[in-house]
Amino acid sequence: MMEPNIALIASLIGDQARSKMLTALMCGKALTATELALEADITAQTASSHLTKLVEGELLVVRKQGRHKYFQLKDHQVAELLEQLLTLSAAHSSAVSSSTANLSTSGSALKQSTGPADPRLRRSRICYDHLAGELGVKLYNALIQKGLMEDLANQPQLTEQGQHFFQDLGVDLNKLQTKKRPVCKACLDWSERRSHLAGSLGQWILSDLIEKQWAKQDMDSRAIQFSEQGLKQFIKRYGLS
Amino acid sequence: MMEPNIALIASLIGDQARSKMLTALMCGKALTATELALEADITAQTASSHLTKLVEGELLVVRKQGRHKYFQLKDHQVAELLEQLLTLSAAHSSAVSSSTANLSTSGSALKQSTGPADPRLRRSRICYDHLAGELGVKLYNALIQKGLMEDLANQPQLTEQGQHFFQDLGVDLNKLQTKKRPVCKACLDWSERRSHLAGSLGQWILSDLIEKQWAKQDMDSRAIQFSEQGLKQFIKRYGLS
DNA sequence: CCCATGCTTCGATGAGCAACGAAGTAATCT
DNA sequence: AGATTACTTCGTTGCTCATCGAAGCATGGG
Repeated sequence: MMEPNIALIASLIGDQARSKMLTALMCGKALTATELALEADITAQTASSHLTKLVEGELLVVRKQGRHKYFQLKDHQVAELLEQLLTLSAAHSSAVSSSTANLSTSGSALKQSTGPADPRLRRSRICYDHLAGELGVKLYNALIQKGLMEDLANQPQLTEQGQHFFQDLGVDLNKLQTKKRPVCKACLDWSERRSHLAGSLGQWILSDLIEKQWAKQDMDSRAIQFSEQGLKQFIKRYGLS
Repeated sequence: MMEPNIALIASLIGDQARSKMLTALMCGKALTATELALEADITAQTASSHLTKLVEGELLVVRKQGRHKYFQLKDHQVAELLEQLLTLSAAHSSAVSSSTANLSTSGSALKQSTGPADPRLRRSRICYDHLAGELGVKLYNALIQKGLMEDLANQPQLTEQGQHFFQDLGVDLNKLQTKKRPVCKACLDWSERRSHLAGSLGQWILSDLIEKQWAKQDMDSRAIQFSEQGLKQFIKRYGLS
């Protein structure tokens, strides 16, 4: 066993079309080949070849269902890798923008980097299986504020109080703990540059939101749409400011 | 702000030559352009162009010193990204090996994937700033075995006993905690497929090893060479089996 | 059973880019 | 100062690979 070949996997991600597909799949849903082709702005043939490569590279798994082929990220590890890349890329592109904004006279560069985010995505979006964006960050802070969670150098942990809080909400913490992933995990938000809550608890909170119909997943983006009522309930429950 | 462009950074890593340089830099040291050219098996001209790209992409930082140019990974975030890639790649290449080993008649494929690792690297190597390989994994397990650390779903934490243990060794835990990174962190070992200890405590343990001259860093690889005496002391101190 | 839909295979095209030789700049040594 | 070492710039070459049109192969609906 030599040093593993990073370049192979990295080059799989390092293509515009493929990276668009992968980020689209960060919504956690399984998407069909044509949906992904649309997302990446390429024809079906091209998409097909890309997708086989991604499956061979074990970044995606595929399930056939009738005449449809559903693709999704292989596992958490892949999702986490993509998250890290998103964060690094966000940091970089904004750094570039600030240094080139003065020089560049073309409007396009400005629009891309310094323009406001797609407001819906920035507000609240899905990050593989948990809530990200402004609301995700606020949730994280509120949990700490209320003494339900402690952040020890980006390794969040539920306090005793927090454990009771979630148990009272009907969460089976033991069940969450048996999974291989941590219950609480800090995930760096690329738009906010601050932590939001990942981990199995982060997943539970999101799925609970959806189940209660306080919010629903946007059909064709990673945005999460809160209903007016749902947002109020959410804010009240977790004590967001 | 659009979705950040993952492809840009990923394609930087997704080149054989550049990825070799980056993994070489996982030793934590700053290396010169020529050293990196050697590592990647390319001429100085080619290396130069690659290195400027990596610096522009903010994966590396550079320091000029006389006629030398020292490159190193920009920060922990980059190192962690590479670690994740290493792990994924290792998992993948071994998966491929097991599926192709039967079919492939060429010896080279076998040698690459199922052959034993470079024994020195496999035994103990540096992973940016902490100890990895067999010994790294054994250290991790020993700490848990002795009740000095708990592993809650891959989020390790020092126990009360562990805090005393390290304080008695002269570690200033408060100082370690003030840094932005966690004190204890599980880092998946690509050769062993099990956790070894990263985080600021992992860093301390390694630097302590070097300082005490129980081991020294290999000059031209990521291997860590223990002296016979040093290994004994190390095993005794942390109670490895 | 035919047609629409979803996906794949094949072949051709073209662009991007890694690589190197050669020549240039800059710092260091003797 | 001249020689050596370290790195960069330039221009050329050649290969890889993304892309798409066209045609092929499944699946499902009417």
